[in-house]
Amino acid sequence: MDILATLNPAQRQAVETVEGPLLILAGPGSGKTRVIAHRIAYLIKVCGVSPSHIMAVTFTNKAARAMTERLEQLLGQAVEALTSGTFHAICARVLRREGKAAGLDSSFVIYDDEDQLNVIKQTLQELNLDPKQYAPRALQSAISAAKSRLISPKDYVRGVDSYFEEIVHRVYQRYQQLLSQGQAVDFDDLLMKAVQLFQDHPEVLSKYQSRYVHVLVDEFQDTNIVQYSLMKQLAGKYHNICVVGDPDQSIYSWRFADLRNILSFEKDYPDVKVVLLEQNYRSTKTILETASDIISANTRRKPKNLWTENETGSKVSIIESYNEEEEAQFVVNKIEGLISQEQMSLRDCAVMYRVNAQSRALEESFIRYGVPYKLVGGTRFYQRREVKDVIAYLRLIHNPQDNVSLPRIINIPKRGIGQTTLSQLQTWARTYDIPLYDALKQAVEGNVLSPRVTQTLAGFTVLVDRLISQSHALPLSGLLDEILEHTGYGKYILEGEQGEERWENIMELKNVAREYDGLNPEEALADFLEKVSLVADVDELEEKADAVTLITLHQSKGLEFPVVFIAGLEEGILPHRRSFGDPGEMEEERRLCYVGVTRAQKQVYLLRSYRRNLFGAGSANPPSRFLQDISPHLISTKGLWEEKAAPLAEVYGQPLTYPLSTLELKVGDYVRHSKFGDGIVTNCLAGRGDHEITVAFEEAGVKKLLLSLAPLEKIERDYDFPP
DNA sequence: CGAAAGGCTCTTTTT
DNA sequence: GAGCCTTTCG
Repeated sequence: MDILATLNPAQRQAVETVEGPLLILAGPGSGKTRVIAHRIAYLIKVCGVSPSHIMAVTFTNKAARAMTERLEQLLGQAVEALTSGTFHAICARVLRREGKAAGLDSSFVIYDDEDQLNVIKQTLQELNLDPKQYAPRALQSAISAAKSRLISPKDYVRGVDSYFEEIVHRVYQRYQQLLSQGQAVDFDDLLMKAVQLFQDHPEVLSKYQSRYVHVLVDEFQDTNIVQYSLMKQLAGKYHNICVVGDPDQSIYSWRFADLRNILSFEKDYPDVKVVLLEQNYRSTKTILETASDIISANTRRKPKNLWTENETGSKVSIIESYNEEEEAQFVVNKIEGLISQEQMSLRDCAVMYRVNAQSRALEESFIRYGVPYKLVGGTRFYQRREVKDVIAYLRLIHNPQDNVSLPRIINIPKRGIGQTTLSQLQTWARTYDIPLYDALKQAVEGNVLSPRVTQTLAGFTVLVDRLISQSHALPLSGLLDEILEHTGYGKYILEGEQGEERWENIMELKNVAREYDGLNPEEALADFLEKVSLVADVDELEEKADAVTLITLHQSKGLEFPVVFIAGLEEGILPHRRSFGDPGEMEEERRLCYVGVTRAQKQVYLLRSYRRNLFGAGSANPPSRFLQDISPHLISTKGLWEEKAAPLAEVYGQPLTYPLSTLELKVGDYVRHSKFGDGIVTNCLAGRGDHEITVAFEEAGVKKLLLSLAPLEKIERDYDFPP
């Protein structure tokens, strides 16, 4: 098969330019993945480059897999020697192999978000700082920001410019000590330590530089400064560096992705060639135009000229609903219609939203109507309490110095080791600057605690030590069984709330573990722990199952669906209210919307709800400003904008009305509520089919009520409230 | 030590 | 609403 035959001229240029730095600016649906796969195939087949000399970095493991599959299809054979994966996965591999040079044991564990937060809380405690005053989250973010810019605790102190930064410095310093003492790294460390390793050990770097003759980086717009440095280091010898990205799809600046990397790239490699991929193969003309309308309102961007030979297609629907339930109901009804009337299948449809909390109403509706769906994200599998507990046991066995895993499970199930004892042990550990587990053992041996506590602790160490020795002999799934049985954890879960569901999750984890049973036990455990640390939700997304996909806009990047629903196009949701004060963030919200729309091949439904309950509190949000930027000729539904909403029957295709109370109320009227007593109406908010009224009750205070639901009657009073 | 209750805050996105 | 934390009581 001719690798170049099916490519358009721009794509072909991107594939054939194999020497020197190359920047590919690829619009959505422009065949980016295809170009990458073809480029690698071209390198291997036409240029005779060995796959082992190529590194391809992707944003998710799933993208890496997709790319490899495509490549193998093209070549008609497996390509095992190719290095591919996320920056994090690749760095983890490098550090396992070379970490010794940087003082990192090869059995290091990788801490996730929650683990990090635990370490920070512990640090605050040690430093006598009040977590209310210094939010652990904020500190975590500050530390991550520093690491993303390659700033070590030592470097950080030089830039300290405020009291908060002073605190950050102190926390950062101790945090890092605790991590290295426990032979642990966090996500940012994976990248930063790799860069430092290469910096400090030129001989190691040179080995990798010689190996990787060609380096490719996908989703370049979402790389941060560390990743950029790493990429530059690796490509330092041959300069055959190809980066692919789309500034308009940059949606991870909150994770310190830095769009300036694109500018730096052009500056650092003056001989760079730039290829624009502007022909879209994914979407209809209407969808592409809609997307362009939305993104064009961003001022800090380079205009692009996206075009497509695809058909015009149907118009984009803007659907207004009364509340999120109605919104969800519309989605489900519509999908049922698409399936019965337009030969769509469930897997063709995706519902996207800004925040995970929005999935709830949607899920309820899907369940009620019995429509299969798959939820990406939410409470993620590897974040579930029971899964993390079991992993914590495994981590502790693998690395008893793990200062986060030990406190996590030391008293789960309950074995009489409470907060008091734990604190004592932690103080001990800090005093002698030793890992917690060592402190525990010393405390037992030295007999410094009460006999009862000592005995309990001794029992625990025997348990752990036995598991450790078993871990050298048993296959991984067998080790897992041992843990469940001998720690009592299995029983504890089964007898607890939602026991069966939680047990199922553990069995699911065991299924994953079983895949490692063939390896030697040490390696199996290490590989398994690494795998569970570095999986993303999208990685697990099953394409085969016929079900509707529920997914956040962020996670939808890189995917495509014939039909896309975007829920919650309201001020405060999309754009999110946190972006209101910052034009830069607002532009990112817009890009997020753009990413969502450009996922669609055939049809787009933009949903907007008049009322929305999110996080317990209800609110009435105006329609999203992004809707305003879409040219009227692209939209099918008219009039929504001018408050005279389309009647429900029209939206649903079937009559559906809200019970409109016959009670006529206006501001100043007195009412009696069966529970709250008497009060006065202070505000009326008219909705479609219902009214939200605000009542100041004499006793119960100010309440917001829905007229249709509230047990209210109008009363006559000729006097004012008592003073 | 542990269970239960109450209060509090925080609600974005995730490798 | 939920999850986290603190307080209280047995």
